[in-house]
Amino acid sequence: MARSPKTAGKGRKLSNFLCFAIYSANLAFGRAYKPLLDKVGLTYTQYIALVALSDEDEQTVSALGEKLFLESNTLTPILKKLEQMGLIKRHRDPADERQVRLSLTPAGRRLIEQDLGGSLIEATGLGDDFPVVQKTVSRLRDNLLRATKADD
Amino acid sequence: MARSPKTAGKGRKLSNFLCFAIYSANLAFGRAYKPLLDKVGLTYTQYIALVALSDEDEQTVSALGEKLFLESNTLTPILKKLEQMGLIKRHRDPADERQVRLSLTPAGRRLIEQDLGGSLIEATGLGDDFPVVQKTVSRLRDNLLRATKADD
DNA sequence: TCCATATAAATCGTATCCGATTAAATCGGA
DNA sequence: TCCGATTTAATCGGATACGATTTATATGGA
Repeated sequence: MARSPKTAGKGRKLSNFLCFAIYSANLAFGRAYKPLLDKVGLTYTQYIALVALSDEDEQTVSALGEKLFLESNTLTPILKKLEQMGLIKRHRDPADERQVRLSLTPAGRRLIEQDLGGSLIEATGLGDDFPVVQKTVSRLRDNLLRATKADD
Repeated sequence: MARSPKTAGKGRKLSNFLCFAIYSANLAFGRAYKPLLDKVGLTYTQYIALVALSDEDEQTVSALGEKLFLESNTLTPILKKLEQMGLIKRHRDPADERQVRLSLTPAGRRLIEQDLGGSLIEATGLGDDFPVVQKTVSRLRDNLLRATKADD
């Protein structure tokens, strides 16, 4: 899969793999963000987590994980780092001590309101297609996750 | 950036970020491939590297890196693992001992000719749009890399 | 020829991802 | 009430990414 149906069977070229297009586009986004995020001392994943946290206060790790498609094994170290940087607060929910509640600090909110990636819209070169591509790729993701979850 | 131009300034929701759509679609592809690749003992990155190597024999690490948008720091450990698994051969070029030449072994070629991801085409749910999306995302990647390289 | 420069790959440290396991807290039926 | 099953985070180990450095080789001008 991840290759065009049209070329199935032969021409097993990387350029025909959708999975590789996504994989390499993800690397490209990481590199495009790097110089912008370096200025504020954030990594790409930390930045994405921070954006998700700006959605709503007092989210649990699980709830954040559902938004990001990640679990506590990945998130816990990142969240501890963000807390250590003074950008978020973590505390056990008194009503259920198993859960950890997450909230941005004022510093974290200020940082995220800077619209750090704004200058990259033009760099995508997508123009008016931007929202279409965004929706198509999101749909692709949801389809893949549904199919993966279906047969496991 | 990575957010739709239309929503810039407010509604800083993750769902409006193109970078997040790509990031999460990449995770989704990795998970969709996982059960298929587990059967043959490959990781996702190893699989992608193997496909790129099937293009052509006697590629150098740098040449492979250009195709994959990676460098020797990432590739060397992966290539050593693939060699250890008996799927590729690595040897210094006698004409220039700085370079390492890479080729698939018969076992490596047999493995890659199985069309391991074929069953995932349907899972993308893209239908006839598959090749269009593949091209659009590749173009997005190239635009981002060009823009990133431009101002560094 | 000699050596400073350049190039290719490898190495190292940090930060993700992720499967598997663990630890702590909660829940629910006997 | 009590204890086994469940749930939530955290921990651990293996495999990427990647900036920075190192090592080995090659090149070119004095």
